[in-house]
Amino acid sequence: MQLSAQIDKPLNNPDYISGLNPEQQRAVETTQGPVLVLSGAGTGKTRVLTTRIAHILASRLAFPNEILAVTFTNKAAREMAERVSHLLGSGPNKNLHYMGTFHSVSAKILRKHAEKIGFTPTFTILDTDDQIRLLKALSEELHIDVKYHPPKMMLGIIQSWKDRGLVPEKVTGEQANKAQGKAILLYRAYQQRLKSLNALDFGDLILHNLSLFSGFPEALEEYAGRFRYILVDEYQDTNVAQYLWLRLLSLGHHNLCCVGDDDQSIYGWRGAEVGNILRFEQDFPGAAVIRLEQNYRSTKHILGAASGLIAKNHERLGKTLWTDGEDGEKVRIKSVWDGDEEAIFVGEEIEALQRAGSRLSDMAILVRAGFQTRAFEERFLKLGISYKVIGGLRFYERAEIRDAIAYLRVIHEPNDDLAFERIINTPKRGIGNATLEQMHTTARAQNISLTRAARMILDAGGFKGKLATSIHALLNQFERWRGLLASHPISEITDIVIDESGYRSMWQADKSIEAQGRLENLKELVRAMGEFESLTAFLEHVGLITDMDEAAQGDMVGIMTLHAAKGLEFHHVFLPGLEEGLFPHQRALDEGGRDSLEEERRLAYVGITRARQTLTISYAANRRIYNQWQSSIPSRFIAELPEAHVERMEGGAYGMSRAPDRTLLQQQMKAIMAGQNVARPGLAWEASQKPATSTAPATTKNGYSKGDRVFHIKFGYGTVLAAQGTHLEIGFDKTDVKKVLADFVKRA
DNA sequence: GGTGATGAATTTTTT
DNA sequence: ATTCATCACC
Repeated sequence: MQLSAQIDKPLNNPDYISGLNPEQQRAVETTQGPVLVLSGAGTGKTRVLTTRIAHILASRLAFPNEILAVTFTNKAAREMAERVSHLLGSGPNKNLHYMGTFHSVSAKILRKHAEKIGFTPTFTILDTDDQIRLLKALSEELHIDVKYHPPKMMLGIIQSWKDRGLVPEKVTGEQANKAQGKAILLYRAYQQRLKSLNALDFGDLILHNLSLFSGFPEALEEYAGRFRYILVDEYQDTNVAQYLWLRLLSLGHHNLCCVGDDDQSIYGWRGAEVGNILRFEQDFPGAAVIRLEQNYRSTKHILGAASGLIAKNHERLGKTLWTDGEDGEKVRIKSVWDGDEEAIFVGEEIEALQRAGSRLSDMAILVRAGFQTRAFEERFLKLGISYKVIGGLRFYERAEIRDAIAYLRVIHEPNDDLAFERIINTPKRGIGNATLEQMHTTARAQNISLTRAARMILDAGGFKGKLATSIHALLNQFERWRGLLASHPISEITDIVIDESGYRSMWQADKSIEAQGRLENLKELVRAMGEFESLTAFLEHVGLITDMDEAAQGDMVGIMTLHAAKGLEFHHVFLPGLEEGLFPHQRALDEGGRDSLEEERRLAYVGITRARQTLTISYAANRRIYNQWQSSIPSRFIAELPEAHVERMEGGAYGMSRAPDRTLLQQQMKAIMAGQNVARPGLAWEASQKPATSTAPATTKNGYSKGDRVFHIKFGYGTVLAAQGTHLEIGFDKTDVKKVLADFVKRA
């Protein structure tokens, strides 16, 4: 077949293998049996995976379509495909049919066998929004009070079951009592409804694969027999269902190679099971375990800081990263007054780096939570620094795009009630709740879709006057559009639909500021659809796309969450917001106990190890949350960084030591004004803080003692009541007793 | 059935 | 602060 055409390299010691270090070579050449590659940050994990695939192909151990290679993001899958092709010196290999994300590969398998599990191959994949709306509707039907049991929370419970491979029948015991037994009721109804909608959610993709394999052994045999080699990226992020799936598929040839790093497991909240990687040797007897510990990315100081931090975690497989590289600069730590000043500081640093010859695309700002990006965006707009927020609001999540897609979904799958309901009265057609309810009643009674119910009522004369005309027109339009599918490209059809449905005019008539942008987005959608051959292909793409995939184009600073940054690297990394309550996040502190604190620490580790040359950490004394000022103390993670690898920057909380007096004055005024608005100066974070310990970071000047009079920008004048290292307890004249850092007060 | 006003909740991370 | 949902009234 195509195999021979791909081999243009000598088989003995091909040059793509000789460039690897000994461990990497072993990971590539140990092709038979289970293999776990523990691959620390920056140790060439992707290189190993791609070379291994190339090696398998070049050695004629398997045909491309006999290799299953799964990742978590489309981007990782794409990169893998590109690098394999490059290694083999061939063009894009179209025969690696089973290289993709867990979701896309399992969707592909399900499309082929949909009928076996009660679906048709045109099934739609729901997004979170659809799921919530569906659960809300079901809650009402089942008389479950959404005030007590918010659909969002119920979805969380259901998803956690799916992540563990539990179909409704398997939810028993304690689990079945979750949310007073309401969750399991809802789960059953939800799965049933999904089937009648011919729809699946994310979790179902794997879950139904499991049902398929257990109910139809011949289906399992087909794939387990086909996949001679299975490769898994980011194994530490797999959940139980995915683990079971891999286990089944590897039954045939037992050649399962998982690459991962327990220290980078940051998706526990999504059902990822670190246990999968910790237990690999027991799960797959005779497994070879290979450690990749030579780091090719970061300087010694950065690596030292990262290693020191992660060493505080328990339950690790344990790796010792090392590098031949330069010492580099120490990790810099800066304290600032508030989020705005942090943005000013980072902006200046970026401009300085730029002057020194660095490109913006070599820099990144990694934040813990999405809201932190705003301050940077505002500042960068002012300074004219081009930036790109990665993974922010996604294109396909915008209302106008979802509406347009809903039209397409109804055309594609008339049973898609969720899509139908979304657009039946958008634009306004005079079809309100009462009419919709009427359709629902009929649909439920006859066990048919809303579209068919609407047609049925219409034919029976159940709608009157204007209402009848408008429903009749809409249903006929759908028929017409459906008829165009065979003859017209989908981008053209979309254009027609947006036009004829009146959806475009709706926004044209809207004179609000964002309407123009929405029209632009619709145009963009039509343009983007040009790339897809069929509506099915496009809808599948939309269902499984993630915008992590779009990398920054051109010379821009990337601003992104730490989760979005995994797998990336930058010369210069900024890690702002290292404060207790934000990072580690309060929720993790409150809810998850030690495990989730350790996950936060791993997240910090991921952040630090993204940096190649410089890393700059900052923390603010005050931050505005829900429009309320909260004072905060530095993250415990800062104290956990080995002193030998860090350097504290000049100018503490008052910062801007170079700034003219006027600026300082303005800052103080701004802060005081803000302080006046504080109704109940927030203690939410402070209340949960542990008393200061000896691990408190060193600071520039302290040496305050009891009885000293001090001035604090926000809280005004006060008296020191107690001093523990750098942490002061101050009785403020205007408010009450607070704990603050010595950095943040001046002698009065 | 549509519209505007009032009140509540929101911000951790995403395939 | 902003967005979302619900409710009363047109």
